[in-house]
Amino acid sequence: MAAGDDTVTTILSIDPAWMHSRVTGVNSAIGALSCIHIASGTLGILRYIVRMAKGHQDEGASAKLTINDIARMAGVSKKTVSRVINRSPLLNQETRDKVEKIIADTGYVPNPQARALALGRNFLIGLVFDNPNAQMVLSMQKGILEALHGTEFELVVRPVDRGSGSVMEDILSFVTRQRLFGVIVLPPLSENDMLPQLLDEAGCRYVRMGSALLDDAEHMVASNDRDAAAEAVRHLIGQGHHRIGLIAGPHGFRSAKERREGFEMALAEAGISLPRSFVADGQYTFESGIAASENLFALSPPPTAIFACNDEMAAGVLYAARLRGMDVPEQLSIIGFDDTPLTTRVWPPLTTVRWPIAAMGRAAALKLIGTAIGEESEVSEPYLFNSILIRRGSVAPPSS
Amino acid sequence: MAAGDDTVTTILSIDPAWMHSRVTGVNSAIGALSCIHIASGTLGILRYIVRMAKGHQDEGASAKLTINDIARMAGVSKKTVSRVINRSPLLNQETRDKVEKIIADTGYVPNPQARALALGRNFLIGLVFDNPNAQMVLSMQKGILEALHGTEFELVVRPVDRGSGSVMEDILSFVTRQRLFGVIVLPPLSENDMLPQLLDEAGCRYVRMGSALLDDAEHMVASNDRDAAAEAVRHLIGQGHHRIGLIAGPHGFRSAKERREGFEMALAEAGISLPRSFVADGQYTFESGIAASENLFALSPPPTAIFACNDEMAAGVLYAARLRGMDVPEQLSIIGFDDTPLTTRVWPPLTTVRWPIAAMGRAAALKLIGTAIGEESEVSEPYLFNSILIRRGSVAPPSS
DNA sequence: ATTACCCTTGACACCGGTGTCCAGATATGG
DNA sequence: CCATATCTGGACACCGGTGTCAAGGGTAAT
Repeated sequence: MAAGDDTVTTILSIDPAWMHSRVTGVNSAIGALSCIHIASGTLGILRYIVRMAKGHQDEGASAKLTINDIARMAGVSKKTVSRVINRSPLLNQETRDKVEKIIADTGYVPNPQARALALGRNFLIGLVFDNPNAQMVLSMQKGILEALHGTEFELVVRPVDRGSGSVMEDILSFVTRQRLFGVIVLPPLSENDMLPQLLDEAGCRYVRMGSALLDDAEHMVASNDRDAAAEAVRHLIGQGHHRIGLIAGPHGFRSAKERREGFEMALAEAGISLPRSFVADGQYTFESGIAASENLFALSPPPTAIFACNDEMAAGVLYAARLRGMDVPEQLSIIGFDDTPLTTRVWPPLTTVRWPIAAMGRAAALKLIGTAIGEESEVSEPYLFNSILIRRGSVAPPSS
Repeated sequence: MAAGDDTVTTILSIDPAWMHSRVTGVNSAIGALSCIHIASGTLGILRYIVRMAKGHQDEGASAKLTINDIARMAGVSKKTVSRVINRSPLLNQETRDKVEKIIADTGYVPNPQARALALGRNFLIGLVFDNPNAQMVLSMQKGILEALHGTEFELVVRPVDRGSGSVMEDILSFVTRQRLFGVIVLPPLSENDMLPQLLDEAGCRYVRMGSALLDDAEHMVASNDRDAAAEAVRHLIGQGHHRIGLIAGPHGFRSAKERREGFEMALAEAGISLPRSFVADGQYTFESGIAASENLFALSPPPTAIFACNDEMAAGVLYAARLRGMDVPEQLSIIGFDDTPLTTRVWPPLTTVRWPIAAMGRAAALKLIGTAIGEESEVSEPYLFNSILIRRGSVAPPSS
């Protein structure tokens, strides 16, 4: 054996009964090890033996160490190893160190499935959404995954079909079947009032994302869409616009409601009346933005500025304006909402409202796992996030 | 009790020992049920009792039925229930029907964690990627989830940091820790040659996505980027262009290599020489597209058409052209690659190459789970997908 | 010195499924 | 009518962890 003899110092005892209780190479090898007093610097030999044992496996791999192996090697019971793993306070420091060393040396990792079964709960976090906005979903995912990185949690994504009548049943079965640790629900699904009760009953932690405070701080991470929209419209007013059109979002979306209310709020503040005809319905899609803006352009006099409730529709406005030969921002100012990458890919780049999607995703994840692990840090994650106006090139004072 | 007496016909026997072996309400209730002969039309009462039992739970919910409960109710052993669940052939049809009815009536669902532990394998599919292209990742996810819908599989997403030196270790630990059923790996990570061996050793099924056939049909789903790029360039040549610039993708991306080779192939076919200066390096980003096109515009004579290796860069070309006051497509034709939503949001809409991302994701997922469940349908999923040229408004004959 | 108590650790059952192996029932042949 | 082959279904161990409870050893108090 290549390893120097400083690695193994003393053979204390051998447990023959156990030696014969297993037949696979890996366990025998580790069994022998369990009787060896481990001196410092044994890391090499441990790794070596473990690797050799693995090599003997017929399956070719995944000959994972179990808690029993670690217990044998440390000369303690599996429960003690379990205590080390779970940072139980009632444990001698000396014992803890010894076991931790073995764990570190062998690279042992507890089997998540076994833990899940014993605990009745998984280390999986579900991301549930019915959102048509890919960009938003992905940013959210990114934020959540950032927060989960380095933890034992994994993210399971679960889109649901809002069309099917059994959305709630789907979610419920997902949550209970997989014994999820918790779920993060994205809008517009998250705006459903039945959700809290349903998830509570299922005994599932949850955090809802949204554009307004629909729930308490423990279960909600929200942006303040109303104020943000108002801020955007105030910017238009500040530039001198007073004929401002709105392209609203689809009915049933809370964000659409909030943004519209912010729009109306800002106009009311400035004492600007809003003719019904200045509000066009949109569906948060590029095409609906085009269609809606056609309606606004047809007015006489037409608006000098348009606030679209999301960027896709704002891009539609821009597209429609170009088709009509209107110069943006000279003849028409446009503001969008969301700050998607699209805003900088079009010409002129769109002034828009940025809400911190990824940061909110991160906060949601931390909120969820914080309720379990980091309870000590009482610095609760914020739950209301502010948006900011990003000024680009699509707003200018009215030409007249 | 509201239910009519047709629901319960005969009380056969009671097992008092068992009755006292459990204390929770749900189990007691079901215990009592186990002694009742179930007549047709008992669905209602079963649901009722189960619901009542659930209500008695202190936890408020998740008082799940276990295989033991079903076994009691059916008057068979748990192993028999297990056989029913797993469609074991060595089982009497009569017994099977009886158990299946109970399962259907109670809505029993086996605990995935317990199965995972016993089987040593999870019903989870991992999606591993290091891709900066959000749109692509999401489309892929969509396709995969479509294929997984209705199955017992769930999707676990796992982005890895290509920057960190331990990418392979990360993947390996992810795969072995979670005992994943299999993984789908997205480019450019999927192009790594070490991957197959690594995953094989880990005993993990895998399917790689890519832009060329890097692996056998069982482990690969690929698009044919080279031919698609050539086709796009042929379109430009067919329009009369012969001074065609290329904005290449980043080194190390197989797709960049394939697309470039397709570009060169088409030019060579047509006998068009390619000056080195007509090839500009890009990074697949909007900004790099702008920068690269500036280099091409500075040539004299400049190219009359540009093939950008993805849509982001093509949009950059368009942006740069506008800044220079060049008309597209009159003074410059542009073709992109990927057919992202961006292509229709800009003006003019970009001619581009569409590859069936979602369909490929679906195929990858089916390939993965097909190796286990649907082996009988020998109609293997296709593994090489063709792309098509989408003609929009950014290509026209050269002006001169 | 003896009892009381606390701290540390271990034995054992359990989570909810699956694999193995064998017993009992049924069908078939002599 | 009995012996043997075949089919069904059950008992039991096991997967790899965790919770419960009690035993063992050490120290402090009487």
